[in-house]
Amino acid sequence: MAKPAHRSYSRYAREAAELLGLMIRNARIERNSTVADVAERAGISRGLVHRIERGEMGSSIGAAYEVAAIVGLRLFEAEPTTLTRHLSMERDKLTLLPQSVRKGTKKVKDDF
Amino acid sequence: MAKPAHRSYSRYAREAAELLGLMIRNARIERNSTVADVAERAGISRGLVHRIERGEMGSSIGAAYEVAAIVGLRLFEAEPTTLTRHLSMERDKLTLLPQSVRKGTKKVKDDF
DNA sequence: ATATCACGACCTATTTATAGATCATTTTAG
DNA sequence: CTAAAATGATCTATAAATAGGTCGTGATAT
Repeated sequence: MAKPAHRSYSRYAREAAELLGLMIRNARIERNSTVADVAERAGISRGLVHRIERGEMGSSIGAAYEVAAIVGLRLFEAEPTTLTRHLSMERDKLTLLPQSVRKGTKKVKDDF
Repeated sequence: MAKPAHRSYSRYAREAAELLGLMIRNARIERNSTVADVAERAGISRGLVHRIERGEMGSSIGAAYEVAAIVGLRLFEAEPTTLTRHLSMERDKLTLLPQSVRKGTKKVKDDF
């Protein structure tokens, strides 16, 4: 049987996953593709595509984003900025930040 | 041993996952939180947070989005539109679309 | 209206991810 | 420079996701 494990998620996380699933489904239908089509092209099972579209939290990032790509959904590209550009921006940003965070007595810059 | 399985992903999917990871890491560091902190608050292991930040395709959507929420990263909210609003928009959109897609002889509206 | 087909729900075996520990490495704070 | 601490990597047992079938239901096209 195995324990249900019963993980808990915040509302925001759940809604974000649901939204992703809905966007995928909408994009797929607009493209006139069947679930089976997308599954085959993504190299995953029909059931998994279905669960992704339902926004189930257990599905893997890889599968979900692959499906998104296949149905032409462009995450992170609501703006003229492309995904690749976003990537380098974030990479650059990271080099400017400390590479590890000190937990101890840190004066948070909350003084304003 | 089990077969390596060796799944393949499109470049877009890989970059999207990597971007999400980078954004999470940047947000976490800006918030001055440690990986262990975030892991505990998300109810997941330190290693999983690390893999999510590295953009590994195997991590679950639920874990990734939960971590994103915890570090204050707001997906789908680059604009004044909130996540919840997006959700209802997509839900509405879905009701206007056919509920199943016919594979057969379909004239795609590619005529332009 | 009806035949066809996509969808959605199950189920089980198998593959895979995850937790949790340990250890090495790197980085920060002092 | 040094000490303390966070990160990152690796390992094993366990839990969970996935594949891949089946089947019922519902929608669609004719």
